[in-house]
Amino acid sequence: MADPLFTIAATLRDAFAAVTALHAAEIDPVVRSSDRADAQANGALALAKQLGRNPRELAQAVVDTGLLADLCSSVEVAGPGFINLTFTPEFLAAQLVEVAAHPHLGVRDAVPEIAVVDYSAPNVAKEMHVGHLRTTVIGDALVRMLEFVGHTVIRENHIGDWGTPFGMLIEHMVDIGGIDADLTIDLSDPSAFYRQARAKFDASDEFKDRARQRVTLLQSRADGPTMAIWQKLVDKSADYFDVVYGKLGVLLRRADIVGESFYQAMMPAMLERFDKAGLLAESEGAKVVWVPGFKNREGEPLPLIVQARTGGFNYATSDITCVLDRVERLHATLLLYCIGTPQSQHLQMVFKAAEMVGVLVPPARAVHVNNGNVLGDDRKILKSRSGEPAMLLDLVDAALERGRAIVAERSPELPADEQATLANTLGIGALKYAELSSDRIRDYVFDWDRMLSFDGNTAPYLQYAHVRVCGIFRKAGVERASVRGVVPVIGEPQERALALQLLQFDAAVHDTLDKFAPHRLCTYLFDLAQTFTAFFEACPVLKDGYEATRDGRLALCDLTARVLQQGLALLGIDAPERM
RNA sequence: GCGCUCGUAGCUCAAUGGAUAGAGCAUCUGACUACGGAUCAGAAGGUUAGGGGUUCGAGUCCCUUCGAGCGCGCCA
Repeated sequence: MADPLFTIAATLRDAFAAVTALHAAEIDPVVRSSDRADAQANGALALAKQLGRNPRELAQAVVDTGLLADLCSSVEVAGPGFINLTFTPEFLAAQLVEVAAHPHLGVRDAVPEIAVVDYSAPNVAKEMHVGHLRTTVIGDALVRMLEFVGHTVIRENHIGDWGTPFGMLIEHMVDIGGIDADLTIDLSDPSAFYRQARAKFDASDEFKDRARQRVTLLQSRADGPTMAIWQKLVDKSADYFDVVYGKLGVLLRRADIVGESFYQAMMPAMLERFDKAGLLAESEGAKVVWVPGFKNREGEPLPLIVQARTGGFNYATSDITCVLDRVERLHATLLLYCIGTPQSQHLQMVFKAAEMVGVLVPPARAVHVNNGNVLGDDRKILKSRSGEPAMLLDLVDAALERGRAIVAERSPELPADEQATLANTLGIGALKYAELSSDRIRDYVFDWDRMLSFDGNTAPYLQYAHVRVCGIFRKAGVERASVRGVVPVIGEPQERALALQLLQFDAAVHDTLDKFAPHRLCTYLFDLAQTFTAFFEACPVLKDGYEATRDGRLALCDLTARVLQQGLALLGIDAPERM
C-alpha cells in the first residue's frame, strides 16, 4: 500500500458503505491526485445518481463519518460533490518510509501473466529504417516494465525471413558463388545485396523464372543447398541487427528471433483446424477465411487469404499460426504486437480469425500496440538525404556523435572512459526518450535540438536532475544508503509536493501498463524532476542553519534519485551520477 | 468508394467522462557571487478544426462536415 490513494480509497469505501448501507464491495470510489488538494474523491457523484440522492449531501455524510480524519488534516466537500483531501504530514512520511524500504519503490506487483512482446521485426537483407525505431524502443520499454511488475516476459523479434523475395535473394547468391560467396552486410548500405537481386529480377525473365523455382524449393524446406544459403542470409542479417540493438541498448538478442520461417511447418495443421471448424472457404481459387465486418473496395466481404491459388502461404497464415504458437506452446495470456498503425486492419482480421477458430480465447488476449510515424520538419516521414526513409543506424550514430559533442563541450574534465559512457548515455537516452515521451499512437516530429536540450521534457533534463541529486550527497560526503531509514521532513509546500509526487510512482507505472503508453511514465518523471527542482530551490539541504532538517531532506533527495533512476531504467535509459 | 488513425497556445506535446484545458520551447519581466546557472520565480498566449447529440458534467463518448495521414484479394 505504497500509494496513499489506495489507502484513501479503501477508507473511503468504508465510509461510503457506512452512509449508504451498501456492502463495501459494491462501491468503487474514484480517488485521484489533484491540483486543488492532495487528492480528490468523486465517487459520490456516480453513487448519488444510483441511489437517487444529492451528491453534495452524500459527500458531506461521508466526511461526517470521520473515517478519513486519521489520515487527513482537511476533508471538505467541494464543487458538485467532490471530496478534497489533504493528507497529514505523518501519513505522508509513513508512506514514504514504506516506499523507501520497498524493493520496487512502492510499485505493486501485478497478477503475474506470461506475456509475449513482439517488437522491432526487421527484414532479412534489408536495412532497418526509421520506421523500426518506435516499435523497437516502445516494445523494449514495455518489456522492462512488464518484468518489473512481475510478469514473465518473452521477447519475440518476428523478423521477415521468409517469402517470395528469398527466391531472388538466394538465386542471386547462387550466381555469385553459392554458399561460399563472400556475403557481407555493408553497415552503411545493408540493402545493397537486396537491390542487386531485385535489379536482376526486374531485368531478366530467365532470372525471374529461376527465382520462382527457388521459392518453391525453399518452401519445401527439403533442399540442402537452398536452406544453407537461406540460413547464411539470415545469419548475416542477424549480425547487422545485433549491431543496431547493441548501439541502441535494447534487450533483443539473437535468441529472441522467431521469424516467419519458424511457423511454416505448423501452417498445414493450422489450416486443418480452420477446415474442421468449417471456417475454411474457397474464393477465386484461394483458401480463405471469411472474417465478418471487413469489406473490400467494392463493399463486398473481404476475405483473409490463408492459402494462395498457387498453394503458397502468406503472412496472414503465418501470423495466425504465430498466435497459435504463442497461446498454445508458450501459454501466453498477453500478446503484445508493437507494430505500426498501418497493419491495424490486417491484425484485427488475424485476431478475429484466431478467435473464431478457438485459439485466441480468454484469458489469452492480443493487443495491437500500434504506433504512428516519425516525421521530419516537413511533416513527412523522416528521410535521409537520398530521399529514402532515414536509416536507423545513421540515426543511432548521429545520436552518439551529438552525445560526444555535448560531453566534449560541457564535461571535458571527466576521465576519458567516463566521457565515452556519458556520451552514449546522453545521445541514446535522448533518442529513445523522444520516441517514448509522446503518445505512441500519434505521429511525432523528430528534432535533434529539442530532444537533446537540457530544458523541457527531455532525457537530458531528467538525467541532469538525477545528477544534481547525486551531487548533493557527493558534496555532503554522505552515503545514500545511510539515510534510507530516516523519516522525511514534510513541512514546506515544496516538501509536501515532492512527497506526493514520489508516492505516485506506483500509479504512474500501472497507468502506463494499463494503456501500454510509455509517455505516461515520461510525463510522471518530468513532473517529478520539476517538483524536485522547486524543492531544491526552496528547501536548503546542506546549508548552515538547516541541520535539523538535513537528514530528513536528504531522505527525500535519495528517494527522488532512486525513482528517477528506476523510472528511466524502465524506459531503457541510463541515469549517470555525474556529468 | 469503403475502412482505420489523427486534428488542443505561434511551435512541440499533456490531460481515467470531472471544477477555471495543463507543461515545455520561443516571447516578455524578474531573482541569485550560486547545497551543480546545464537554475528558479512570474507574465502573456485557447471558441480543444466546424456543427449537432448523449450526460448533472464532453478535448475525451455518439452522429455529421471539413482537413491531414494510412490501409483496402493471392507481397510481407
